[in-house]
Amino acid sequence: MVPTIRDVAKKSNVSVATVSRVLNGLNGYSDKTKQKVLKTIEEMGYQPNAIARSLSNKRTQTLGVMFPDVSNEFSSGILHGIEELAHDRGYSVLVCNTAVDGNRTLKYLQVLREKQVDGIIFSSEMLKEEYIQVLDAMNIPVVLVSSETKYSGIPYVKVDDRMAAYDATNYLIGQGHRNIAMISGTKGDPIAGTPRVEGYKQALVDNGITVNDAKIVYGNFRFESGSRLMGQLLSEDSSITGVFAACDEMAIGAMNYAMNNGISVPDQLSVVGYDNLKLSEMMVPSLTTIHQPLYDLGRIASEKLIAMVETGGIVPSSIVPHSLIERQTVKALKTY
Amino acid sequence: MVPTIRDVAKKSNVSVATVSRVLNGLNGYSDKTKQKVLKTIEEMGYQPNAIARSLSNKRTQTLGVMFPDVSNEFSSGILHGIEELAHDRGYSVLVCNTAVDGNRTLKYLQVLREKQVDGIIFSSEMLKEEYIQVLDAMNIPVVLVSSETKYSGIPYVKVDDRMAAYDATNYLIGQGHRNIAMISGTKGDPIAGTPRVEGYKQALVDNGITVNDAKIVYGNFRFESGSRLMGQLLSEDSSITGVFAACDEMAIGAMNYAMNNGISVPDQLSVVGYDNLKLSEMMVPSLTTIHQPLYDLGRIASEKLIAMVETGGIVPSSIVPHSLIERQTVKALKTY
DNA sequence: CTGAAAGCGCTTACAG
DNA sequence: CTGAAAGCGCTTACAG
Repeated sequence: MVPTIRDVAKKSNVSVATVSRVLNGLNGYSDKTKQKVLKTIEEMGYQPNAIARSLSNKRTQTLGVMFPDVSNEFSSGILHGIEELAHDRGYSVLVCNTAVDGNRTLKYLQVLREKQVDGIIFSSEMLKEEYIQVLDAMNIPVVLVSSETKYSGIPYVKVDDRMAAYDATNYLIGQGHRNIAMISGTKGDPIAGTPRVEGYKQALVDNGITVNDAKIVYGNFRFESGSRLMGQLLSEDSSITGVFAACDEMAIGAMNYAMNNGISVPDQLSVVGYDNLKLSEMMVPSLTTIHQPLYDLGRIASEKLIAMVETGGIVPSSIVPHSLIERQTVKALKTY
Repeated sequence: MVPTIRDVAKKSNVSVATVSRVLNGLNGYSDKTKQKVLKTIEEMGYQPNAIARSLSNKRTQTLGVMFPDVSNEFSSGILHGIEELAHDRGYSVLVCNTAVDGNRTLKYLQVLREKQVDGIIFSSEMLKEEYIQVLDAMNIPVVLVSSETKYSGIPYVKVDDRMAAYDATNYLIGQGHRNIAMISGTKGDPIAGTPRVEGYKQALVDNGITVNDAKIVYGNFRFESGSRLMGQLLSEDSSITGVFAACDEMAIGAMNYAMNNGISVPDQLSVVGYDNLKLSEMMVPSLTTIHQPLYDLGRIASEKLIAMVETGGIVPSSIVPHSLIERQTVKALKTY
């Protein structure tokens, strides 16, 4: 029914080898043959079968991408970048949503292995020992985005979380704030947790402000936790003038708490977020936040992975620049 | 290096046919053979090669999904549902981001064809004549999500846009509003445009309110357009008390305009959105809106597609229920 | 219950 | 410049 390479070979009066050659732009045929073959391909509406090609090639031109949750803006922004670059380079991407439960990742890894993907990108996920083992057995390149690892041979691309948190806190200090709380994400989270708390602390220290651990509270990166923790913080110390949240969702949760409790943002409370999701500029007042270039992170990760696939070599990690987006949630305090 | 079915056959002292049978849970071997084979599979760490299987099977257990823009919450919510159900059923999903330019869709269709996907889901996209032709040639099942078509043989799953817009407008009327404007999306858009405008008009008519076309303005579904159009509407008639926007982003744009111009929402202006994106509940005040069950839309689309792939038959379209989420942006007007 | 063999649709030495 | 043939790793009649 659907024509194969044999059919076009027959109709062109050449061998399948020759058809294959013109299809792949190799050399070893006259221009005349080429024209003939191209013409019958056109006529028959022939499309090569990538599965067959992959079987003999041992290359599928397919990348696997693992996300804890594809449906959030953070993940989908990265996915967009990954997909775009991959497509430009002739690769397709298989998406995997792992967060539902822990061993789903292992199941996905198996699927990706069976489907013979050329490489894998892990987004926002740490590499557990058990993943590393499977990955080793698969023997294909892996890159991490918005995550990191000490495991040499696995490059990562991310922002400098510590520095970004430092900058956010330092900005608040520069605007005259002294009593600054922090709403952290999950306690101990090695990427978006600990480093951001450290950056916050360091900024205080460098400005001669005493760190008070009671002013650091831990949520789960969700809106609800930001709101709840803001309440907790304020009930313990109503003189807090600024808060740095480890992600926009929590920052907006904090704003919600304040605004719903008659506390004006930024007049009575300044807030700085982290991520620069679209919603941060849709809020009223719009949220001052740390920008993470999601799309670029995705593109870079994709580029690194493809480079590894095609060269067989290793590629260095990248720290991508962040920036602070000044909007309307921070008030400059006069210091007398 | 990596073991193949031949290797396990040899080591188990059986034929590859037998190994294949136990692998696929067919019958035709003793329990003893089965145990032996399973054991050596375990020992060798054998994993079947899905590419090879696909080549002889003519089934890839892979679905292609086309989105105009994967990075927005709308698309990624649907993707989440699609992916989740597909995975449960043993299918993988290849994502395609088409919106960059028009003929990207055609290019993707070709990739999906070469990669021999078992079926395709189009999200939020109309089927152009040229797509239909290619799709016909591919001869695989297709389903539409958040879109529709008259083309029999292609089921769709969506909300009743006309009805949902009707409900939104009717709600505003029920709260005592009479002077209600509408911020529509792209003029003439056959899904999210025209039907929603019609629903809006019908609700007015059914309540004895004269439709005034000057009160219907057309944007592009983006935040900025919502804000700009709200300004335009209000400059022409400052007595508008309510506005229905065809998507949350525009609704929030409208809120932004109002709040930034000293117009209180909902005290001076009520607004109803459409979609129920996460940000609608993060706004202050939180947005009253029409809920579209994105995740479910995705799951249902996925389910339909897999059913078609596996039965070879056709499946009916579905209209999924929407609902109105009452939050804080609509004020009940006293009518004297 | 089991195996030999053809076939899926390509690519790629190898030989000429 | 060109072709015959082996091979990629499976599945599936067919025969026993």
